[in-house]
Amino acid sequence: MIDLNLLRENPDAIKASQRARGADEALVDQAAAADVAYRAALREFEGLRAEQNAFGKTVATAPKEQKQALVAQAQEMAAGVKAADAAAGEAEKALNELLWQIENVVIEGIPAGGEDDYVVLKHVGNKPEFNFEVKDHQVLGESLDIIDIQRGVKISGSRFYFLKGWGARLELALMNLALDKAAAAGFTALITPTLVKPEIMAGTGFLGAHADEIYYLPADDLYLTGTSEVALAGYHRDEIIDGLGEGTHRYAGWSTCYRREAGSYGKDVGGILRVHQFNKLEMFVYTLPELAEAEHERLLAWQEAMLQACELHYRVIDTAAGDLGSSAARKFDAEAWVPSQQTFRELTSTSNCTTFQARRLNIRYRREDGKTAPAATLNGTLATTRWLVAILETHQQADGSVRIPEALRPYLGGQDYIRPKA
RNA sequence: GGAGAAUUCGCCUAGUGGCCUAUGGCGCACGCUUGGAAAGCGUGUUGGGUGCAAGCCCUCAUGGGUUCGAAUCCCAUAUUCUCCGCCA
Repeated sequence: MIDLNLLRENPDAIKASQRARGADEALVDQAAAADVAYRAALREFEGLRAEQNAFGKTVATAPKEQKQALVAQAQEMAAGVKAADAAAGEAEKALNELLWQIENVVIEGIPAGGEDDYVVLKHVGNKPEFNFEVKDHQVLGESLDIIDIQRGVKISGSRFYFLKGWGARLELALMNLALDKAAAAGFTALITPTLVKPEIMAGTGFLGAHADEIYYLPADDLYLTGTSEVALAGYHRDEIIDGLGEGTHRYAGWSTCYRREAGSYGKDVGGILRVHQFNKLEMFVYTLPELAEAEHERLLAWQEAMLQACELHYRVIDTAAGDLGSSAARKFDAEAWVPSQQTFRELTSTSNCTTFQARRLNIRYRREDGKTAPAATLNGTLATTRWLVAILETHQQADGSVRIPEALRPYLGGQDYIRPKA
């Protein structure tokens, strides 16, 4: 949720942000008007309530013979108060409905435009060269007997798979490497629930335009999360976080993630690039608003260290305003080179949600002056199942084997290559 | 799944329709006292909203209701605990 003070003092800044996103600019004026109407209705109610409270004391202390007349008078008053209360409630609801539709104010200077208007910040590493015909990860996965798509489809339908043998172990190795790196950087490990209540899903901003991406269990009124970000953001919901002034709170959440991939029919159909279920280690940070941008750079640096440990060629892009999620004020994606596709594919994403998400979830900290204020939240991927695609393809050898990056070997009993069965 | 009990300010707790504008303790903060500390004494200590301000309004798990007036009475929901049943 946007800052009400900003709406009152500088609505043009919010309009500019909505414009950059290609979102509805008119919402801003509508919300500002609803805010004025709400405050007027609230003052009306509070004035009447104050009168009623004062009168109630008169009734309570009045002598018996006067009481009946006073009660009759109070009855009339009560009706007026009730109506004013209802009107204020309606006005507040109308305001909130508008406020919740306005997306986070983007950070000044980020690229304008849509999905294709990102700015490439850097390329790292060298494009892998092959003196043989490269195989895609699906072919590699089958020939090495480490990814079983067919049986995944048999039991669960399209976009499901089994990781098998070294494939399963490689994913766990990747997650463990990421977790060790996160722990070394001061993150607290968390294994999170993947079923969450509607208010948590809504608070994190996932029930907006992309609600059809999410699995929902009507019998229990629970949502399956597409990222542990949801649980990690909900973790401190309705809390005033202790000690945030003394230090940023960093969590590394591991969970399985579920995505319906509605509307992506025919896109990335082969292999495990786009699947309904995968695992992810997610960084999630609670910090002071003024530290958020520096923390965002740090999250990106940790992601890059992980990509480099996996010996991948990648680029970093600064996502354009129109391609940001509603909660994000800025987003960096790191995309790894996928040899079979001769293109870069997203492996990590890190978003600075400033105070937007915290305001929706009522997550605050105590400032030096003793007042409470919404915290800033940020998130970023540290490892996912999708990384196997880039790792397998990048490190494939002429003989059909795959070289395991050095950093992962300690987690695989020292294994250096995954070789096809003889 | 069934029966019962509970939910009050960080923690414990008083409170059974109007002097509740919520009690007391612990903890915490500040001050006095002290050579320094402890003890003792004093003061403060839930959040939110609105208003230039004084102030006012809301907040006793949540949402409804009864009433002139609700922490208190009624209904629903959530959570926790105990017992029983079922399952692993």
